[in-house]
Amino acid sequence: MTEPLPRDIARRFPRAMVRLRARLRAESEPSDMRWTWSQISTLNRIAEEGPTTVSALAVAEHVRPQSMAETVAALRREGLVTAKSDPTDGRKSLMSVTPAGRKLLMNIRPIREAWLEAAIEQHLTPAERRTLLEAADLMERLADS
Amino acid sequence: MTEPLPRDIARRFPRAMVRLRARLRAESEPSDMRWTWSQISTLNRIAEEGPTTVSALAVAEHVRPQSMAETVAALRREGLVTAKSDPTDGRKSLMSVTPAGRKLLMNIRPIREAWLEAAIEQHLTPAERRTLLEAADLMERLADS
DNA sequence: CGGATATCAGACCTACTGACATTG
DNA sequence: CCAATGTCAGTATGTCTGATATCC
Repeated sequence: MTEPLPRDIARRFPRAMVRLRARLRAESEPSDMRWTWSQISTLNRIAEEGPTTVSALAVAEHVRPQSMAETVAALRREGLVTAKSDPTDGRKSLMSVTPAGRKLLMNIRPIREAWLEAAIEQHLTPAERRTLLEAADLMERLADS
Repeated sequence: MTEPLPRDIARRFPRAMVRLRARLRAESEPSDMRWTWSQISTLNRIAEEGPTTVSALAVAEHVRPQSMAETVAALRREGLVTAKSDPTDGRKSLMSVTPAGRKLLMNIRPIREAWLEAAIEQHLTPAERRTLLEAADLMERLADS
């Protein structure tokens, strides 16, 4: 195989994301909408990085603080995340995952993820599955580069 | 390498998409917003599949006809797509790409794509680039499965 | 006072659902 | 009359920008 040009990848990859994302949305049902991917990604981030602030989360997830505040507010309303004041800095409010939040991260499998899992099971070879998993790593690396 | 479980991929891949998508959005500027990815993906689809209807596009892109109608309306407002009545079926309105639309598809490279291209260039090895390009194919295959 | 953090208010984008007119 | 196509209206979500209060 010849070496693919970064330009070609940059053109085709977003299109693939648009289409897979649309299909995932189409396969979801209103009940799945209880947790959005932004929420799950953020919950994962809080779980990984320990008590942290909305501002730090906003930087990590590449959104504005106001946007992240809304995502975190939803997680708090659902009891997945708790906040406590930073004793050393009165401006900061430190977010932590609650036991309910950890349990959710362990058990979550909404319908659209189940659909994706089934699609992978049915349509991809083991080699192709490895490719997809490696690509997930590369995507996160690019996102944080 | 052991065989990755579809379930693990189904968990991690959406998270990678959320994060890369957010970074791409963060790297875009208002001027890029002239064309959304949904519009470009749809324009590509019309170019590939020749004159076609809004309903058929909606099925292909996995969105509701009303949503696709709005996307196509934007493309028509910008002169990238033209509509003509189907002479054999008065209900149908057939969409085609205009010369301006084809020119755009040839030349488009908004800032966020340029950012992605540069990030791939700087941070990924040739083997990793191949992985990403293969993943794009797999993602489209899953989307249409 | 300047910088960082958080929050409130308003806007927009893109998807959705529901209702309806037109055509086959 | 029913199915398919397209359009209009209203809603929800997640993002944005701008303005403001609080704390270091």
